[in-house]
Amino acid sequence: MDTTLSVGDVAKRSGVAVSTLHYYEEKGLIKSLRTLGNQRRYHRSILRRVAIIRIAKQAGISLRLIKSHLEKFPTHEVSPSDWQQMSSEWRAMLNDRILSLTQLRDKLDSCIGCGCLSLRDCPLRNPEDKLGEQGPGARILEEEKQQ
Amino acid sequence: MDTTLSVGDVAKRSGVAVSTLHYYEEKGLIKSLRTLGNQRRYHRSILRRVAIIRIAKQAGISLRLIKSHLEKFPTHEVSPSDWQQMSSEWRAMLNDRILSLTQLRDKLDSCIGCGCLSLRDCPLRNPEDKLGEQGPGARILEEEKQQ
DNA sequence: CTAAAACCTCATGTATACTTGAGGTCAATA
DNA sequence: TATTGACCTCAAGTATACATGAGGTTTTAG
Repeated sequence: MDTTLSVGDVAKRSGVAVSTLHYYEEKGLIKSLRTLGNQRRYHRSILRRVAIIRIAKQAGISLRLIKSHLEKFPTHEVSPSDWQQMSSEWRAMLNDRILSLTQLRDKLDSCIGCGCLSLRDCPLRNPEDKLGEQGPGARILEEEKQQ
Repeated sequence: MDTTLSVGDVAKRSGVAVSTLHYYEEKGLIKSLRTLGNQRRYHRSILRRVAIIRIAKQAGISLRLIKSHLEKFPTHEVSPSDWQQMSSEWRAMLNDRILSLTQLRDKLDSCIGCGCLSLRDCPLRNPEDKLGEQGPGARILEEEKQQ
């Protein structure tokens, strides 16, 4: 009886598919040892690592970004203090996402019924104001009215 | 001088690429009339429609869902009251997204340093409790400790 | 009227995050 | 030991949301 886990074990215990574990390994998010017969074997810490990946995904963080965060802990084993650091970084990202969605919702509230949706004037449009400098032709509703 | 708009016009005025307009048309989100020479011509109301699509996308709503919302207004022209109805529906969706992100963030807060991440016990894991019934083997940290 | 700019369709490419299947090997059990 | 289930690699498929390019046509400006 081994203390290591096979892919199947990890799949069952973590709730992700075997193919997903293969994929994560291919993308460099997890690593495995191999038996002489070339089968994957994992340390039990893989479960925590996979759990972290899933939580981050749920929060809308891309695998690329998750990978870069996990790479700060090259030991592959993420300690509680590492987890603390990561979760505080992700909390900041979550706050950003929450803030932008909240702002969008509030703009939606303030724009209800106004129907302007002007590239130049409407707070819902063109958040970067990139096109605001393009001169004339930005007012949508007014032009619709002109006809 | 025509009151209709070509794809190029719409692209410039709405800030999306011509290829995107083609794509939206292919997916049934927008429609066009054609000249005798088969070129697309749009009513000016297309600008509002495209604006709505972009705003919804920005809010994280998929094209499929946007399409289904827009299909309730088969006239292709979305009136301010239609817009009002849609924006209230989307506000509800935004509220849902905001709520789930906020809950995730709060769980993150409450879990900081605990490091449990147990499939069975941790509030961050397995939100559906799908695997919670799988019997033993759900406690990650405890098993890690056991070694 | 002619030439350039804009347009057309259709196929293919890009990125993300996986899943599925083929063809073959390894390992645990009866 | 034999067989079955689990595992391996590699290729291709799926879905979303577009961008790019080829090869050809239409529109517009001078």
